Amino acid sequence: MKQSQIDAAWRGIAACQRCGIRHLVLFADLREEDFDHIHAPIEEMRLEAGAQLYGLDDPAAAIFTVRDGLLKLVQFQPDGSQRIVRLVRMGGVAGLEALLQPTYAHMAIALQPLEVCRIPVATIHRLQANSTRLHTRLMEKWHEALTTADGFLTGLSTGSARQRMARLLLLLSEERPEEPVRLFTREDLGSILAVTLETASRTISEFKKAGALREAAPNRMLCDREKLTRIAAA
Amino acid sequence: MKQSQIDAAWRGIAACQRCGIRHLVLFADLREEDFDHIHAPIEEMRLEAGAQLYGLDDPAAAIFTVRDGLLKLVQFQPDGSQRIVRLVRMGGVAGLEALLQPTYAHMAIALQPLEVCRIPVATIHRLQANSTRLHTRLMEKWHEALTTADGFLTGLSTGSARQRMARLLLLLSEERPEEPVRLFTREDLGSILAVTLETASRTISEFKKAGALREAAPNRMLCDREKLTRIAAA
DNA sequence: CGCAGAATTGAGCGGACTCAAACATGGTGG
DNA sequence: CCACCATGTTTGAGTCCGCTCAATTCTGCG
Repeated sequence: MKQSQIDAAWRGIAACQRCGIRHLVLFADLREEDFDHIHAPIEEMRLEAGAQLYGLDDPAAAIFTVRDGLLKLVQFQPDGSQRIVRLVRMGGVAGLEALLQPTYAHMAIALQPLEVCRIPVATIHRLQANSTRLHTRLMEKWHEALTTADGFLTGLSTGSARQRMARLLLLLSEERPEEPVRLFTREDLGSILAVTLETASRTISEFKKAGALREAAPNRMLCDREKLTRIAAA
Repeated sequence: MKQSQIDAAWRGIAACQRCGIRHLVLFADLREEDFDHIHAPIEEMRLEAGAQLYGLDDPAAAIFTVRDGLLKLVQFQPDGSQRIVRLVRMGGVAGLEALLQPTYAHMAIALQPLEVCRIPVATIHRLQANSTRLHTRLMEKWHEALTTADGFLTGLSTGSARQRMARLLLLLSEERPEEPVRLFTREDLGSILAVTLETASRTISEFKKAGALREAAPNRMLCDREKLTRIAAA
């Protein structure tokens, strides 16, 4: 059992060094020698849409870098309803608070089929002692998270429901504007924009009629970023 | 001129070691030897209410720790209107992005008479090389900022205007519940809650009539946290 | 096929926005 | 000293957007 863990660790290290998106994530500028400090296993995990990565107040022993897919971070309101406070995409990191506190601050659930790397906190701590570069990377990730949060506040929580939805669609389509965006349930859309699921549904319908969206496949929307931009600004 | 700067530096260092709120801020667990690495001057600044600490896209050469007062961080929407994305209080830090990028990401304006310490980025970088403890502190500050941002999203951007205002007042009064809260302009209140200034004004009036607020002095409100909590939940 | 969950659409209501006017406050200059 | 203006606050009236409740329709799946 112990042996298999060590195997996993080594597989993890090897994977990191050959990782296709390494430039995006935490270990971007680690040196060869730094990798020697990785003892705990780094696992690659796959989750289906709807699966939970971790729960609110779960013991936090690892952070997660997203390799592919989309992850939502959810908080609960006093009345029990929930609000999506962040979306994490390829290159993003979830659960950074694990480095500072014993439990997670959100519930993390896959919105689309998800691939993540699970990095134990102990690994980060060990590397941190030796690598200021990792330190900088970590700060960058904190900064990214904060910028995203600010964007949610200014872009997705103000203005009319139509404006907010348009901005969200622009956000979701900005990476690959030509490809259709796979959107999630109307409830999740509403929970991001702080509107009801009915309003989310109506707004999507309206966009389709106006030609700002075209349904390439069920729930896969081609975005007319021109029109969406106009709506977002209006 | 150069001499006076060096003087300022030393005054800064001395002040840090004797600082009354040092346990709250970045240099909490620096060792004596670490202070030797502080060469650039650390200034203590005082701003009146309404004064600007820094502007959006200003060159960012320093971060600021708040000693007293209240600071707002503002972002602008496409249409020119502005949204307050964070409030920084005693012990909080503003402008952390200076460590990672050349310009500030917000406009920072004092909401109340403000005292801050201005810490040059170079100082942080110099200390960082030698102190993992500072590193940890920095992460804590990033984390604080992010937690605040999440709180704004879940608490202050959802629900009815009445609920949001109640939650904001609870937030502002939580440190010293017995003392009156000095609140700011209705426009700023609205810009925090994403409502119009008229709605903010009406809500405050309603709270006064309902006995949830009592005006001790002009614009100094005593909060009935019981009643506010009930309103926030309802 | 039939069912559960999601999405859509409708009707009606209410809260927040808009536009507007009256009022308070503090600073300026004659 | 007071008239005057700028700025912020309060309050009103009317409109509209988004919420609520509800009825269908759609979709995948056992």
